[in-house]
Amino acid sequence: MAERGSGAAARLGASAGVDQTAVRRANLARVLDEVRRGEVVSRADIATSSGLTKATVSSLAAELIDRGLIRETGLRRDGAVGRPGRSLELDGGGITALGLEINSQYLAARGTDLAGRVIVERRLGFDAMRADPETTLDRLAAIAREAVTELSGTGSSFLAGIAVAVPGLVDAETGRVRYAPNLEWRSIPIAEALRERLGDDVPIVVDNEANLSALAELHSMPQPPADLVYLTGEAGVGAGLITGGRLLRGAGGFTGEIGHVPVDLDGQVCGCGRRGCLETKIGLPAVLRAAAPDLADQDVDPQEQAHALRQRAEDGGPEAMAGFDEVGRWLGIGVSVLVNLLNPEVVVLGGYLGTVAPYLVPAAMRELRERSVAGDAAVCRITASTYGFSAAVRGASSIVIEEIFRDPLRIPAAEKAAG
Amino acid sequence: MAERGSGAAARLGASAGVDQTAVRRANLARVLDEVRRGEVVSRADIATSSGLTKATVSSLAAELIDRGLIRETGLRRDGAVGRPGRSLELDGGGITALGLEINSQYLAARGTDLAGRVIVERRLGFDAMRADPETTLDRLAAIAREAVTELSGTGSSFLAGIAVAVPGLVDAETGRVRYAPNLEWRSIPIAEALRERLGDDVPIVVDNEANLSALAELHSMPQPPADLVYLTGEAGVGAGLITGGRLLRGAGGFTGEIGHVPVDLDGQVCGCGRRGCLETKIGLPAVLRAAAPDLADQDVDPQEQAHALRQRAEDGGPEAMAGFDEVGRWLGIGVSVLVNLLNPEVVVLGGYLGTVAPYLVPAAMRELRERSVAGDAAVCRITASTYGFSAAVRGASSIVIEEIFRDPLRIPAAEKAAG
DNA sequence: GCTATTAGTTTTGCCGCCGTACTTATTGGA
DNA sequence: TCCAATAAGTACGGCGGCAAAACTAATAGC
Repeated sequence: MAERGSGAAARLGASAGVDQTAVRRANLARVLDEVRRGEVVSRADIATSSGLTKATVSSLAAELIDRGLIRETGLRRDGAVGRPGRSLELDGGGITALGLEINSQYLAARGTDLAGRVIVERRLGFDAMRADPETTLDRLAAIAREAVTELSGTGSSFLAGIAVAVPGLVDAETGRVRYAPNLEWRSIPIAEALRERLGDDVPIVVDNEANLSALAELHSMPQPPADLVYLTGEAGVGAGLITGGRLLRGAGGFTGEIGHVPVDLDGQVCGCGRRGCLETKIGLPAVLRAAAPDLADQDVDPQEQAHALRQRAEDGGPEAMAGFDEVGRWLGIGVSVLVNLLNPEVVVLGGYLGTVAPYLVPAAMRELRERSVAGDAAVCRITASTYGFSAAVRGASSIVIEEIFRDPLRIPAAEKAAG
Repeated sequence: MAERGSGAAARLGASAGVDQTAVRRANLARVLDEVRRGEVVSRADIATSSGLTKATVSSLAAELIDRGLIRETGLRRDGAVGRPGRSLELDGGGITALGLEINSQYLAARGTDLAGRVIVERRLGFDAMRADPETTLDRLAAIAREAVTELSGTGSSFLAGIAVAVPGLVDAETGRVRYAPNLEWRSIPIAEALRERLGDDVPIVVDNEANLSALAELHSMPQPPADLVYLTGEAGVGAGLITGGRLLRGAGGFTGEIGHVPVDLDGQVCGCGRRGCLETKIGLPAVLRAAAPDLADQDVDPQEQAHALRQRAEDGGPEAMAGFDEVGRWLGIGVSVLVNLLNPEVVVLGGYLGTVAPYLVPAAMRELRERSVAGDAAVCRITASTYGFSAAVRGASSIVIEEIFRDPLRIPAAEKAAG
């Protein structure tokens, strides 16, 4: 038995009775999803695996083809008797999505088509802390415009949306950044600002960098788990939480703030003014102090610091190894909090934590195994990010694509040729 | 834009294409929900508030009446011009649900009808730790049988399901208790055992006590929030987490285990063997030691201890007040972890924490406000449980009822009179 | 008793899935 | 070469279910 009632829908108050277009929508999504995840699929395959009839699948496939989402490739000749199936695959070359990222060190853009093929990729070093928000947004809009041009370059294409990743607390409903410590931004209406600069014919959404990275990592897996935690570490430490297959957003969108969970009340003073926050134990500055003191205090790109740190680990100096072991233990303590509360299937380490993951995970796993209340049943694996520092932009572009997979009707049908 | 794709459904693999009965189901649920939450509602009211047409609502209402879920009461005479509406209200006198609870100190049962009217209520002191699981389940089954008889006593009624609350880690999929520390149970297949004893014509589900309490508290609110945390304190400390309107279950169902989050690594040794778990700070034994040392170490019902403790607080002795202040601070630290990670709208204190809530909340709120990373925007209210120690059984019976509200088609339609 | 107003039902139409029958394309054996 | 056998995909009728509009029903106010 499940929980809640018609819940969220009902609380939205008025409007929105369900009609059969909802059925169509769900089944279109179902077929599209089936095409995406199978390498070679025929209508008949989809019919058996989805429980829909062949006739219905035919009609759904025809509509998806009409909207440019899938296409027929050749016949499937596998030597079996009977009429060979006509295999379907993702089309979507004309359907594009743009992801943007604002980071304290750089601005980035990534444009893909429906199948995830990268069409544009830009990354521009930019010190957002020295520039004011207006200037930063001007630069970002300029990059976005270039990217949009390139996306539409190869013929008539449909830009489905733009998503922006920001390192801070974001109100995803309104697309406003409430507070971004590394940028020193407070209450900046990003979505609105970009709509002013780019026009409002394309939907623009804004979300937290950790949330989007979590989605990117989720979709990088062959069998995406329903419960995943993405833990990112740079200057600060944050988490993107996916539970029950969806992002956990909470009442105001302020979730995953694990950096300031107190783990050692007598520990060092944190930037937030309190003592012993997890960040003071596993944040990049802390690790540099512990494992490579000579690299600390340099005002360089965290990504470069992470690589230097990894180099140090590979060299295997005793100081570095002891430092990593210590940090790994604290990481395990932090992860154990997440595991005991959320019971994820996997914890993905991003940012610098991902870069040096091999040197942290053993100690972390030891600590985690010891601290898991539910015992081995709840102990999950801890893996390094597959996308590293590009996870956030990837998440941004993929969230746009995923929305199409959730509701294929967003893509307009091809116009009927007259006469 | 939303996250994930067709996600969960797709991962379930085969079967389940969506057809129009899904639409019917959703709209029946919508209408039923509307009737439940409005005091007086006519079909026309529902049509305007739901966006469905009057004709559709009429048809839906007729079906709900046919299934005995709602009924027409008189006309609505409010002096307005026009034909008066025929008001609808919940019927469901013939539809019943049974909640059971296994606690280390007692066994309980609670049977209600669809509208939540209590028909049976039993509570039997029982020391489950001294009895073995078989005996306990025999006793529980006996109570359940009595309750079922009483439920069906008043004419032909339909028992929609049985739910069991257990203080421990539960695999809700299979209805098996994996580990219940206070009962010293390991891997007991509760659902199966009850099906053997009661027959398997009624669906039986098993869930964690904190989860069910969280649902009970959620439904006790006039405007149920989408994100709520229920924090229970007796011997141990646990949480039931509701996010996005649904229970957060995690990969294996082991969520909300906040009792052993380390908050003071140099603190006292906990029952789990580690130091400074939250439980050692705000568990009932700890509080008794801090605020009323003379009450500690007594092997009595926690509920009585809680009341004695509250009495102590009302008397206002300085020792007690200082103790409560200290515990309140640690409670605030624990809650801050939940708030920074999950950003709930409200935290409900259950168990003894609810009993003495007024004496803990001020200090806890102070600590929380100071530790909320997102500032005041994320600070939530902390309230005392409305149901106290009966929340779990209530949750158990209500989860059965809620499932009907989610899918009214579970209730069979009235048989057509022949000829 | 007539009109305006609001509630609820009936009718018709359309959408979308299902079941069945049919067409198409292939293998393999006579 | 031709004819099963087999499987893929399509065409068509049927039915469930919602929408829109027309219609009937019940009330207040004049």
